[in-house]
Amino acid sequence: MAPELSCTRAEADQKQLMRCRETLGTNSEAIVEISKVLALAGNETRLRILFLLNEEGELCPCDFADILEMSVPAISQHIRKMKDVGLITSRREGQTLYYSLVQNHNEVLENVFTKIQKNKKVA
Amino acid sequence: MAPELSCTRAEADQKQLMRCRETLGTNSEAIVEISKVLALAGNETRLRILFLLNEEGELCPCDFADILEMSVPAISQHIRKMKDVGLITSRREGQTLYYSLVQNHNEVLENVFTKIQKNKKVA
DNA sequence: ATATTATTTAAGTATTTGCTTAAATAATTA
DNA sequence: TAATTATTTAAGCAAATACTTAAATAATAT
Repeated sequence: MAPELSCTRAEADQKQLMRCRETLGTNSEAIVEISKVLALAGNETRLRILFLLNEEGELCPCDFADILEMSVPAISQHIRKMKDVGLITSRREGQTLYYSLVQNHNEVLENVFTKIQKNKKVA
Repeated sequence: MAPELSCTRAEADQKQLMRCRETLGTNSEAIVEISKVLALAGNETRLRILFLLNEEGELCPCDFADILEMSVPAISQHIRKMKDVGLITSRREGQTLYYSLVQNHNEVLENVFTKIQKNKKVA
């Protein structure tokens, strides 16, 4: 049997609680998907990578390792996670793999890039 | 001395690399701040809490525990993290604490809520 | 005062994350 | 073919995360 979970405070609005459960059910898939994107962007290194791709169009792992002063494998592993979810894609040119944003999946982050630029430190 | 980090591929555009480093420097604070917000929203439970607050205005930990079928301490700990960063705030009414979004800090997430609603499953 | 209710805090733990180093692919060049 | 360069993959590990249960606060009601 289902665990007895119910808000016991007098003011608890049972209709509201039901409405909330329903809302979550209806939007469940979107929430799962979007939380994955946010979790990826919620890492400083990955957000920097995404931001740079938004600014520059495309860059290779070697570039990122250089710019961010991190090891190439560390970069590569961050990149893989974002590629797995379809946030970024790659194009090969000889030995070099150029990565770029997949515009479709980045709608959620458009705001983020804008917000970052808006908060730019005025030097 | 600084570690020798430089992209060695022939095509490496040193000007581009310098520009990238500069861009990151200028936007450093914003990136750190925003990545914190995204990391918080990048957890399914917390995204559900934020989404519900956006829909309903305010709710108490007890409500969330009920709706999300999770323990009250688990909810409380998620709430604390979001409160610490200023994403949400609380109002006391008797024993009950009502939480709500701090609009200012949620600009970044406005898009997210819209996107979730847009992707709603058409039943 | 004591009991009840709502919530937080703390301690413990299994899982996940983000790096490291070493080894494996893949493409180019000598 | 062998050597070099760009990248990925794998294994290992320390730190962070998200829960659990138990105990501590806080407000209300008896």
